[in-house]
Amino acid sequence: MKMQDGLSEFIERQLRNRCGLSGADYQVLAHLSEAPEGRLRSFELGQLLRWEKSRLSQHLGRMQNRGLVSRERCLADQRGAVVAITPRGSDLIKVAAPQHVADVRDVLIDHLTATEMAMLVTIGDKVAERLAALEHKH
Amino acid sequence: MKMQDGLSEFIERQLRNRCGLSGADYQVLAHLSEAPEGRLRSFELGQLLRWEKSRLSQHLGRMQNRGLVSRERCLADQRGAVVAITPRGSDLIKVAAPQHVADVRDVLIDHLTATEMAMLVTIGDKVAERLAALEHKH
DNA sequence: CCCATTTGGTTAACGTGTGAACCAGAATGT
DNA sequence: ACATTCTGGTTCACACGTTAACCAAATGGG
Repeated sequence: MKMQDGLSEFIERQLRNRCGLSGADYQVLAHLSEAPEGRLRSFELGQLLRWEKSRLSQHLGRMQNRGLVSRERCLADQRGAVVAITPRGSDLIKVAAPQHVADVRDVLIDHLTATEMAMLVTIGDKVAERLAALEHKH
Repeated sequence: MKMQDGLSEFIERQLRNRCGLSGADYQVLAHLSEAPEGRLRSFELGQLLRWEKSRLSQHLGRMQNRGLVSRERCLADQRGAVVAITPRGSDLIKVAAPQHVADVRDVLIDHLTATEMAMLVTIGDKVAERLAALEHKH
């Protein structure tokens, strides 16, 4: 627990100081920039991020105000919204991503042996599996 | 990252549903219940939790309103405050703690081999060390 | 002793996450 | 076709964390 608290605190601070992005912002931009044409239906993005829909809605509103994303009504489904990354958002994530990756290497990956890395993945998978089983049981 | 998100989400939900406690509440009560006479100076509690002082102040205010802790002025240092666990808080943590421990076992510890467990601790220590080094560099 | 600094703590403003209520548009069943 | 239900999204009220400003009591060097 302490390890993870420390890790995300560090990572988020770097992101914030260097690019003015929160971890949440980063994830949104990352998913959008990987999507075809940099656009996604709101609910698709929500599923990728595993976020509450109200959270997504509010966060996108703020990101829109900052000019990082834009929203249009969906043609095929009149109630739906399409979220698109803006040029500004696109530029930002292109700068942020490599630094972010470097940070993760620097603080975590580079200090672990191959065995430790592999073990960590195994553990993560096991836990994910267990959590999925519990969630499925409702 | 996903593992840890999933873990704390699960743990917090259990705590909340069964006892009406947040993870933060739990930690406060846990530290207080382990302190002599169930009382601590505010800043001591803050150091144990590694919390911002404003966060602590506000959280204690809410917990006080819910009758989980009480606050008195400190005799030795006139500006200081002493936080004490109330009988109600004490009862709650006594119920919550064993369930909490059981949850952690159920979702994490029981599914790992001894080797995996040991490795996880090693990794945690390495990361903590690295983070401390970075923080020290300011 | 006195002024400057430090320490312990609270408060205010803001950004953010959660759950519930709500609304419009789509899908479904009879 | 029409009423019901489901889905995609927004909005509201509230809990929470952070930063900065602030205050009072303690400390410490001259």
